[in-house]
Amino acid sequence: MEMKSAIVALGALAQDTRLAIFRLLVEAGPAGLPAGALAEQLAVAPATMSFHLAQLAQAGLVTSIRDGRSIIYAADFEAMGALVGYLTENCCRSQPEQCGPGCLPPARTTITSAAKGASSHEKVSRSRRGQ
Amino acid sequence: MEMKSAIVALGALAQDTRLAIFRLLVEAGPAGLPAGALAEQLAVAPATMSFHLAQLAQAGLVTSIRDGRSIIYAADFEAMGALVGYLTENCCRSQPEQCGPGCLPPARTTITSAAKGASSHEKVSRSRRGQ
DNA sequence: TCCATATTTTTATAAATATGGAAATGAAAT
DNA sequence: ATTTCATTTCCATATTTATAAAAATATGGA
Repeated sequence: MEMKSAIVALGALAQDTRLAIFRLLVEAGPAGLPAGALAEQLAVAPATMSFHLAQLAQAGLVTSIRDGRSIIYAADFEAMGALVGYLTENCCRSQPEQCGPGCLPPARTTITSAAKGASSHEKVSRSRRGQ
Repeated sequence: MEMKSAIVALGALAQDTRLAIFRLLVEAGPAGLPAGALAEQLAVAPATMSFHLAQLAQAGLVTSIRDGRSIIYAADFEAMGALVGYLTENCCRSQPEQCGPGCLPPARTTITSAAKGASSHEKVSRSRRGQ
């Protein structure tokens, strides 16, 4: 997966309703769910649901199949796996041990948490704006 | 990691400049890079860089340390690992085998790619808008 | 064909975001 | 104390995004 499509996928998931949609679809498995059911469960207008589903579809994260009058959406697990793979690469390339479980396979749990001096700085602050 | 912070983190990475920033910081490792160097490397105005760095900091994806006149930013690998973990959970909960490598630890590579019928539908289309 | 249902497109509007110039802040050097 | 350098805040502007009402499209049944 290259940067461009990763950004589109990330943007697609970076929204309350869409992330909720995707979670429902993951839960539903390959069988998926019709757009109407999703709209009802999440209590959003049909047009709004269509907008978000289109966004997810364009990002390649969901698949759509027409079944009679309904259109059934399903999570594209392969695409999601590719996204996770991209992030894993871009997270762990230099410091595999620090990424915690979930980033790399939970093989070596013996992370002695030492020997990684940050040059010669002090005063660590986690954020700035709105702490 | 709960949904709210995952969305913030996803949104922070779902942007060209910010993803590029993060990739540079991952490459730089725990030592990090000063804001000025990032601005120069990515050819964006200082004010713009500051804006994006604030966004990443607020999302908890980067750390900042003042070193003399410079402020050094570094990727927060632990936070990134948490994000990847969240996505992995929300991707593979129902269909671990289909997520491909990168989602689950590349243990069982014997995915026979069969037996996952989607109920009883036809006409699979990957997208709609702008295909 | 006509009607009912499911979804999408169109259109408009409000809100959020990205951008960079100019001024302000913080820290070091003279 | 003044100057210099790095970064941030303030401000204005352009773009993108989320939302929903109304109209359009597609499907199935009477």
